[in-house]
Amino acid sequence: MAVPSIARVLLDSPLPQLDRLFDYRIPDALTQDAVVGARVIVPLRSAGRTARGYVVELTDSVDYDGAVHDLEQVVSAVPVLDPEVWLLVRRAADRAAGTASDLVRLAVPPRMVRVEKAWLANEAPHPALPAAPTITDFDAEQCRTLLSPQTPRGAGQRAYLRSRPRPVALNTGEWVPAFAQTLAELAAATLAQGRSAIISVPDYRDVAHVERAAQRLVAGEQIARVDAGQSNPDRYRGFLRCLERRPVLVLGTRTAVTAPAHALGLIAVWDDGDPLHVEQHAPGIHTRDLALLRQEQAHCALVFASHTPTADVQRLLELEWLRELVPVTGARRRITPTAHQLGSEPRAQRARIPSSAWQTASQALQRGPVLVQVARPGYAPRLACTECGETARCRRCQGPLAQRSEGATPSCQWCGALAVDWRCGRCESTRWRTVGRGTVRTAEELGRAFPGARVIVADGSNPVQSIPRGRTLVVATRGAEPLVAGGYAAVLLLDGEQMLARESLRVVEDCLRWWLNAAALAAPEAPVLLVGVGGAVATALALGRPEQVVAAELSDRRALRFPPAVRVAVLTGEPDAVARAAGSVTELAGVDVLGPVALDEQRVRAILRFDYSHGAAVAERLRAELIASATRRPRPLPGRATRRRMPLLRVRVDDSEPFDDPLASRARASGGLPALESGRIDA
DNA sequence: AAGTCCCACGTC
DNA sequence: ACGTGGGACTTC
Repeated sequence: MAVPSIARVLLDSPLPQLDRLFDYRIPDALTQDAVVGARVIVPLRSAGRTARGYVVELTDSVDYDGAVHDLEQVVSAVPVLDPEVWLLVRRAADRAAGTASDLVRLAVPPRMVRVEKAWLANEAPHPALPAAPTITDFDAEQCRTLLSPQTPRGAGQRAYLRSRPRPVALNTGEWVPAFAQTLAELAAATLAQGRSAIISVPDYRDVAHVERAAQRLVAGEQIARVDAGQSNPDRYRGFLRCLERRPVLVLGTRTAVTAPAHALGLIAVWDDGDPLHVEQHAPGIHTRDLALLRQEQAHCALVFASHTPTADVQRLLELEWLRELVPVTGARRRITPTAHQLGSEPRAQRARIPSSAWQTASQALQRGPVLVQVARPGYAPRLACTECGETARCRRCQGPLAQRSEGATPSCQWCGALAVDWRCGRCESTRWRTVGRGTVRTAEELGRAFPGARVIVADGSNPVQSIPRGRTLVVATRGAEPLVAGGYAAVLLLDGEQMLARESLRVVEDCLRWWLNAAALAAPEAPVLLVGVGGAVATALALGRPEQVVAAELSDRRALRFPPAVRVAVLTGEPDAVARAAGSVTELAGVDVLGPVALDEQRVRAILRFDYSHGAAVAERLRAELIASATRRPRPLPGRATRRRMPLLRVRVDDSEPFDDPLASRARASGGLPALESGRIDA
């Protein structure tokens, strides 16, 4: 094949029935530019209509009976859809019964013409590769095995890395969490071998930490940042930098794992339990799964790092798909469970902090700042009827009411309406009381209890970057705790009971993450107290062995056939379509169906559970059903006004939302939750 | 998605 | 016999 005459093109369309390759003849004028990966415009179906797409393959033979049309235009000869990335998105889409173009849209940023022209014109200097750094906290031999291209496929190439739970000082004098230093060192060691590294973290604060640590090891020009906070031109610039045929450190949030890094040597994912690692757009793929798929095809090193494994990682450890790497020293941090005060100490009662914790806090304040973690932001996060104890709800939308400040009129957390003449929905009483304390109220109380100490509130709506020296108490919601140089002198974890009471499949994992991530901000010998939590969880934390809890969780989920012991697919939509789709897979062994149950007047939901070994077969059948339901004309509704076209069938693979709090998921479905509740800070 | 084809049903 | 309006079907 001297000059390939046919381009096989992936169309940029979300329609499942168009999710395959289309053949187009390459006109002579376009042979130069029509390279694999190029953006193209092609005619589709009838004269004049065109679609955008990407050249995925060049060939000479046509695998199609009908008339083959010509490529209309090559938008740009820059090969933006890298073959390795194409393979990754194709496999990921197949696994999730999704459309490849949905994933391509996330992996390939929109074209910015000026940025692209500047990039094509610019001959960037090639800085020397970095020297291989020593990996500070881990065994040198294990790290060498992990990163060596000579390591036999699989063995020792994939690791779960337990991060040291403490902040560390860089030689620049800046402080970062230990994980940031470790991942930056592993990445620099990979670049030193002439290979690229990808580091994917949940949010921009983590990006900033890793970047700080990486900048002292790797030339800035060798770092490409990829995160949602970037402008489109910046994003495209970073993306084009990845396309260059020389090693790069890709650092970013979840999309980093699909970057077209040249000669990939390492993929590292920090804190895979953080919900921000789940893609918001269809088909809702988890960074962890993309990383696992990509590792398999690139045969590179793979690292999941956190303070304790998720159930998913625990499963991979038990399968010996991952090998555990533990820091040489200081791997464990003990968390001291502290019972609620039963006695009659009025101040402690009011502030829900036992006297031993008060003492710990006041002593620690002499040495440095103290961190107090609470469950909720604001003043009074929940109100209840004084008579019957029922949670106070909005008369309009049934959302929970909260009080913003002392003496304020309660307002709805969902729709924001002021509840001026509230009346209990159950007993008609008009008297309510506050339940629980948010950051603001906790801060007020602590300010009174520790005169002379400065009290700072850090939560989703009030992010805090740095805190002043001196006697400082930081009251923060989980995930919003600021890092402090040298670490906190003490950490108090409040509201643990309340956090554990949330009805969600992953409560225990989430709580461990919240507590351990906060504990990791403490100075090495500083006390960390967990108030009001007992039982096996508290015992394991006291021993510094949270992974025991995770192992128990996983074995429970095996017994119950819950994820990640099995995989799930959530089918929602029109009853016939859901029934048909469910029926198409139930004949497979090892597949069972929960439901369907009614969601509203028009839609039902069914949950399919299946073993990992049946994943491919289930996804294939579900995809066939999606195509069938998309091709079928939507039934004309008898009612007039409802002109809303909703898909007959929606499939979400590995989505555990239906196992979570029914109230929260109902609110999410109706778009009722305020913006405050999205994002990392679990408000 | 959005044309095109096709058949059913309506009218003269 | 001729028009037209809504489905079904297809996309290289």
